[in-house]
Amino acid sequence: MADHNQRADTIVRKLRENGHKITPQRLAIIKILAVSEGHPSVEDIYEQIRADFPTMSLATVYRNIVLLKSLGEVLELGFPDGSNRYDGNKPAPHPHVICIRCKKIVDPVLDSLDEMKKEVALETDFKILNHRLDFFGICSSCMAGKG
Amino acid sequence: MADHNQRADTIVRKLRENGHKITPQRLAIIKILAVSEGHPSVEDIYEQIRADFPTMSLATVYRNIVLLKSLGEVLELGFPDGSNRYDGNKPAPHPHVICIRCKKIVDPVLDSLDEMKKEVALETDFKILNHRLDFFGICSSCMAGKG
DNA sequence: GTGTTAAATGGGAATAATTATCACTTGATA
DNA sequence: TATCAAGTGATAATTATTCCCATTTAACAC
Repeated sequence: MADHNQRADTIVRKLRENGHKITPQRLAIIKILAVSEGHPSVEDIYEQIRADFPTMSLATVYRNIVLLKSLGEVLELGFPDGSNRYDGNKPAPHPHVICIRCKKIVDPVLDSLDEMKKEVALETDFKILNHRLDFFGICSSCMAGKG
Repeated sequence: MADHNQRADTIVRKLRENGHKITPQRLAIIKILAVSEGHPSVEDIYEQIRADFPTMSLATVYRNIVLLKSLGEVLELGFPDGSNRYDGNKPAPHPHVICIRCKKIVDPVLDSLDEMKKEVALETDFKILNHRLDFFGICSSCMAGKG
């Protein structure tokens, strides 16, 4: 909880530094993203805020996500089916393990990834700026048959 | 070239085995995908075929790609910006290195990936079925300033 | 506090990519 | 060559996202 407030504060500070206003709508979006254990979708964020902020617009959610992405404070997770979900809690690229049944997302620890990045840069002569690594499978509880 | 014909034949055989007809339109799509050095988009395929097959419909391209994906004969490369491109030449998941300037795609050789997959399975207790690994950066020729 | 102003918002229209629909055509088989 | 399920073409429908613009408001100065 304290962590989440801290995370939200970091984002707010970054926005102020870059000359952006802190509106109630914006703050509501940030708070949800800063918690973001569940990797919410735009629709999730929209519905959640609309509950006690009925005039909230979808466009505002989109606009703010674009802004936060551009500041590097939110990571967009694009799925093969075209849907997007967001992580405002850990905005640097990191690997995901995704259950294709229950859609649960786990963040594995993979130390060898940095090594791999260097290997790729060397082999292809690219300057690597970013990456995306996702594993798709079935989690243990779904495999146990409760799905 | 022989390789590409072989690849197209493999796809055709797979289609027949599963009770699908081989239409001229379908064959044209397969031939383009089987070459697919350039990882074509749906639009690319459509335009290319329409040149000497003016009644070709976009819907047909989409339909056939869905079919070939479901048979595991085409790999869909979904990009962060939402665009899709296709590889019918090497349909098993494999890493890509993508230049964000010129959109060139290179396939690096990464032996350590299998190892990583096992590591993830062990750590998360998932049954890993699929994965996606893309590196984004700038290729050497773009870096040399000709972009 | 009040005024000023650029930035942000709301709501709907516009856009883009993909999928669905359906009448018509055709490849495969007998 | 006849049959018919599968495939196609043209277009409508759908979905996700972005654009537009009149109105509102946060931030700052006084």
